[in-house]
Amino acid sequence: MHDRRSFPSNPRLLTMRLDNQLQSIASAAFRQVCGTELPPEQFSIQKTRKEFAGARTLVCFPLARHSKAAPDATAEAMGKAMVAAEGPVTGYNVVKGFLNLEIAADHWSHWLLHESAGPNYGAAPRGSAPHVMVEYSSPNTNKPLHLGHLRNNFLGHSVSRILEAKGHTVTKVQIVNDRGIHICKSMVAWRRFGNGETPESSGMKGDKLVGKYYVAFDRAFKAEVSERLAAGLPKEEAEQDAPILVEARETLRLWEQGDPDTVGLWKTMNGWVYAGFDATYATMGVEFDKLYFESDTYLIGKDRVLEGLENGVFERTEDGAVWIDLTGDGLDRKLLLRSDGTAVYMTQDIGTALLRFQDYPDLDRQVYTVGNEQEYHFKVLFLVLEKLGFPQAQRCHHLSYGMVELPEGKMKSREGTVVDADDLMEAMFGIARDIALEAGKLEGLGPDEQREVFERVGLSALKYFLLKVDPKKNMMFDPKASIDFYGNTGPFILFNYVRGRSVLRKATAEGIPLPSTAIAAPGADEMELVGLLHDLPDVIGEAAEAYNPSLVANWCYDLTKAYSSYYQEHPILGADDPKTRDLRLVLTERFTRCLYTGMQLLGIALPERM
RNA sequence: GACUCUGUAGCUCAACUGGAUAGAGCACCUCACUACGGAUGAGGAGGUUGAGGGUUCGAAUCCUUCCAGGGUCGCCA
Repeated sequence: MHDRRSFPSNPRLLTMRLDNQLQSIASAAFRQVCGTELPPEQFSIQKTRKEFAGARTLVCFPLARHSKAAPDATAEAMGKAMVAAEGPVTGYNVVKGFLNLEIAADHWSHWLLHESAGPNYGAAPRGSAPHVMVEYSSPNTNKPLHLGHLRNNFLGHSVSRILEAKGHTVTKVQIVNDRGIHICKSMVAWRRFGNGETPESSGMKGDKLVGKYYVAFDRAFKAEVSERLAAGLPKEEAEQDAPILVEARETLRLWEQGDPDTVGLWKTMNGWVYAGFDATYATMGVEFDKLYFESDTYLIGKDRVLEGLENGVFERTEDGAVWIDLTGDGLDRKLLLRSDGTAVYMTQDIGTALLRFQDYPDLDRQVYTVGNEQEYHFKVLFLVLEKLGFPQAQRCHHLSYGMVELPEGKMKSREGTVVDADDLMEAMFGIARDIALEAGKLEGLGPDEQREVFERVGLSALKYFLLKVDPKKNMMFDPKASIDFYGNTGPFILFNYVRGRSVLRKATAEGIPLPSTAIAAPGADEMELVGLLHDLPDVIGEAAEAYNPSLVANWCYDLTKAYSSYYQEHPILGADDPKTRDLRLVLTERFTRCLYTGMQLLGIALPERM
């Protein structure tokens, strides 16, 4: 379903981009007009707004200071000089200090034919940028994945692909929270109430089964507490000494001692969970290169903290706890080891990070896809890593994202309003199926092919909905809107892709080859589409820089809207003359290809039919 | 309380990082087309960008003071 090897090297990227060319020309023109030397970066080039003639605009206000003339006069002189220079500028007009530049039509047709071609347009050569590790998902092993995990996984997975397109080698990982009292709770409940139930015997997914016993523990615990309260025990005692909780703590103690029975059950139940998660990840279309387990890393973290203690990075208080004082960096004191010597969350994360740098010595940085409620934690973590002597720590990044809210209120697991990931995806597939069957779209396809279409369409709706919003913002997940397949949605984009592909197939069937020379020059009607196609490399660059897939998502939508509108107004194969037809055919081909690239960066697979 | 993020059309989101008249979709109203795939396209209406002040040629964007909301401030993870 997903092609991981999509971005081999592309030497053509070395070609100078239009905006850079224009900056150079502007710099030379400015020297000529004013006798002042300004570096090309100082010239601000932007796309010209639709209501004005021209394709690119030079903002001349900042130049007025150096030219000692009014912005309009400066713009006028610059326009004249830039047209006179060798290059793509053929005309200009000045509006209130904005110099609108007209670009030669053959520049665009050349660009269309030769620079935008091929499956790798927009991507940097593989391995041309440093090795990055991206962590995402990182679930607890006692609860099935929910809506929040979907945003997390889609984000992390998409950012990985964007970084790959930017030339980075990317290693995708997750840290599995497989250790601690919460796991023991599920184990205790299963021993008490399970009667040997397994995923096979019950027909339940493993993660759901274990989750069921986690809930069962909680119910039994509450029952015991109210019984004990009724018997007259004080609240604290009723809770802390409830037999089932005592048993869970004892189980944790046995686990840490390596008791074979306890460890055996722990392995078995975790195995069920992993099998369940794997099924969910497969449905989601995400994958990982390597898994890290907290049960493997917390001891490493402990060792390194003790080492740091010897080196004076950390300090020990009288009760034996280990702290770091970050008040000098504007943060607080932070605990690293409890007074009884056991590890805390931070200790584990230090161990995990160091193990990763050890596993991959060429690692330039790590990206952590984790909710924004942990911003402080990661600020501290990166600072601690830096103080432990890891220069990469300065480049590590917390890809922080906001909560997914439901219309009825906040989505929090303890309030019981979680939306299960498997259920939600299955519901999306069902809706996609209903719509397609009602429209009679999939006649002639076998059941397996149909199922694949439903999955791609349904998943595109979900992924696109979650990825089009700026990650740092809290977002509203409206189930009703997400199942609406009109407007700014994944299915709308898919539909136009399929339509474009259909035109290309028809061209092939009619024996019309994809043109490689002599097409009509794009005119005003084509320029919006051409401009958007031209933007792709910049969009990828910005998205990589900001770790922000929403930039790619919105670009995909803009591109699709432009094509959809163009398609409506202009017959492709039925064009009046062959050169115009060829131009439209090339545009259609570039549209489908660039859209494929963009959607692939979002982790969204495109169908050929729908 | 301290720190931090957010606030844009009735709703959900944009705005090339300081640029021109703040743009899309949904919902609402009007219209077009035998339609290369109608899961369509075009248009209308809808805004004091939470409020005030400041910086400058120019502010949704930067500074500042308020207001509202989220998050964090555990020897939880």
